[in-house]
Amino acid sequence: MLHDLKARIHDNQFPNKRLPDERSLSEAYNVSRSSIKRALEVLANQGIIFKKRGSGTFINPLYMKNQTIFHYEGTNLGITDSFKSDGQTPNIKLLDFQVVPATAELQQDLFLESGDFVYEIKRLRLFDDQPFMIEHGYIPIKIAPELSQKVVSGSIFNYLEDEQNKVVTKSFMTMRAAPSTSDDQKLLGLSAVEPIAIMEGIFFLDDGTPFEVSNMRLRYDYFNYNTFVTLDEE
Amino acid sequence: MLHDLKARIHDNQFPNKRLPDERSLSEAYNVSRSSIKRALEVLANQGIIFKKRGSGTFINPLYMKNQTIFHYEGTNLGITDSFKSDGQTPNIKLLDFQVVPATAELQQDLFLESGDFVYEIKRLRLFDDQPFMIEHGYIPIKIAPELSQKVVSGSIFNYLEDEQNKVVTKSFMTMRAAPSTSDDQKLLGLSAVEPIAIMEGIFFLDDGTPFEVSNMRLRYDYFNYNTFVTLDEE
DNA sequence: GAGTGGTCTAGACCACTTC
DNA sequence: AAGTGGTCTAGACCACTCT
Repeated sequence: MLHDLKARIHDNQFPNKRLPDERSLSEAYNVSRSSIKRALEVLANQGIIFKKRGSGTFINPLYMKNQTIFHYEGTNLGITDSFKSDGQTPNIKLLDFQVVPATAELQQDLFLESGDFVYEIKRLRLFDDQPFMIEHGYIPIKIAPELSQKVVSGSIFNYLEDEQNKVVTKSFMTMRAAPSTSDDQKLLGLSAVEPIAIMEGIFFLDDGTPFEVSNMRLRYDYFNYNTFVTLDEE
Repeated sequence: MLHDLKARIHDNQFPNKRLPDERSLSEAYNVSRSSIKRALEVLANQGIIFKKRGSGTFINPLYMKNQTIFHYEGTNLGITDSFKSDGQTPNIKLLDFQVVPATAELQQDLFLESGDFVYEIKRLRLFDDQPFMIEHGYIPIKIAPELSQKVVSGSIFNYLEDEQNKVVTKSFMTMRAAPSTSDDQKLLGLSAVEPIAIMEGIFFLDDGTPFEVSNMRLRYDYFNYNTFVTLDEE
């Protein structure tokens, strides 16, 4: 039903830029009004529609006008997939891969107990031969007990989804900018005045289990984060 | 009730990092379970808690950790309010304020027609005497026809909300990092190797009308964007 | 099996706009 | 006053986790 609504919006089946009222939709789709509200809520969060109490529900004209710019992104989870590759091939160079005991900090972030171990994975990501990101991550052994060097040299998220039926759907990330260290400069081919962007945080599985703590240092010219923010709660 | 829950979380009243189950909360607060769910949903979207079906609701350990002194919260729009000042006073220094014809690009971004005019506003934001952000914005005259130099030296969003009954609730933003220009260095007091973070995008009124195109250049050490991303809605 | 969150229903009443 | 979205209730049933 959500999907149908979205399709109809794209199909321009609401030339008034206005949706039927919730009660009608509820009847038309044979679901409760609450269910309709949930669906509309999703569309509103994606910036596709907006609701005006007392007036109705309208299609965001800008969404239709300029789809490339005004669509919800901010959903950058699978890194390999979320960077535009522009014809270039994404590569991964494994820098370090070992099993280490979880530090106190990791224990807290990943919900581990003392004595638990984690994979420490350090990788360099490239497009063709151009490195653009240093990735430093920790994954609990008990969540992914079968990580091999081969897996870790590819997309870990894809492996999990395809082979382990585990889906990463949430992340808590914090982003900032920083001058590059000499290490960054060497690995990413930057000059001293060229900075990096840092994204760090935790990835969660579908069920809320924290799955990976990750620190990503990116060439500033390969980093661009788009987000559609709605401020209404609280 | 939402507020109370949030306060209790901040107060560390759940040392287990675990909240009571929804049915108990529902009883404790004397509201329906649906209402509790709505409240928890808000907290979950803010990344404060996460829920594990079948297990319970837990507090995000990272949330408590990332309370840096100055940071821009991903879920806030009014800039003045969204920087934590830690006792310091946020100030605004007006650098430039004039009316200019809208360029072709502005016409597109702000939904204007050729011949329309916009305010061009350039401001420096400071905490006490420490500048941390250069703000360069454009606002259509026809949306806010009464902007004065006085208004523009304070919080424009607050003015709109308090005096004009217009609320800015949405924004489409893109973020990146860049080396600082000599201009940046002069205005923000940076050295040559210190970078800036750039946030640029469009603010919308709550009816979807684009209200401002803004470009913000921040000292890298005053920028920190937290975001909780959920990838499931289709 | 008991406990917990997820989804959904059917309906009441409130708040805002003017369809 | 009529229409429309917002909030809330009380409860049913499902899906998953824990032991």
